[in-house]
Amino acid sequence: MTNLSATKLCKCLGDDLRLSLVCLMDVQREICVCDLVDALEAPQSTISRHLAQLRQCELVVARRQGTWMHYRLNPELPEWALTVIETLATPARAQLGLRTPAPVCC
Amino acid sequence: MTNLSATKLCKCLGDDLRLSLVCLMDVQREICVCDLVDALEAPQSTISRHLAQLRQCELVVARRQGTWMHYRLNPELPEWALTVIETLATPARAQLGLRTPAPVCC
DNA sequence: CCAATATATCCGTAATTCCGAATATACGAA
DNA sequence: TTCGTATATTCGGAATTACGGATATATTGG
Repeated sequence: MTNLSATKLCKCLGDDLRLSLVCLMDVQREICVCDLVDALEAPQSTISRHLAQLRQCELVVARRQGTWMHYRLNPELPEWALTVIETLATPARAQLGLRTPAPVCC
Repeated sequence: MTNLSATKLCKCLGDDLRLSLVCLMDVQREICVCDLVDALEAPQSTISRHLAQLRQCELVVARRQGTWMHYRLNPELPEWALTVIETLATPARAQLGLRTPAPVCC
């Protein structure tokens, strides 16, 4: 569906912050930027930059709702990409110490 | 078993050459460096450098047989890592144009 | 229009990664 | 030992990526 390659997917997931973002979107179907900033305790510009990269690789899509942007995994992701993400999610959550955050905003 | 993290695995696989190396080891249970150099048409030092990186991340292990070094996927790889590799192998082989090479040497 | 909030982008710099020729090392055969 | 082959490592430079403060943009409410 997308023109995502195996290498590109791995490049995207090969960074703690981006992998964390993807993991959070994998649990919560949709999540907004402020919650991501809150959960990952990184500067907003850093989060936003990584989100842009994920968007550019078509790994995630965004939906605007008023001032907020809601991100979720691209529903058109090829099977294999989804499988990779779901396979990584569990070990990654443990390794990255991801707390599944209660949605704060929105 | 190994202390491989999800991020590290993705970093390793997030490069055309390294992903190719891993794919070749996934088909052929064991493969020697000269065959890898031959199959990927890259300078020997480049191949060797990437192999060292894969070894350092404990993704692959090497066995010496005389002058030759035989590489294979680390048999102690955690389940999830193997699943990721096998999931990526098919799309990656197509995308990277990997011909499954007949063993030339050894 | 103005202020406030949420998010995106810019930009200079720091850090990391990649490359491949040259060189070093390891081993078997003679 | 010495040579030849296979592989590993070194090294300097090029290319890519990451960072985060500052700034721009978008949207809502007043």
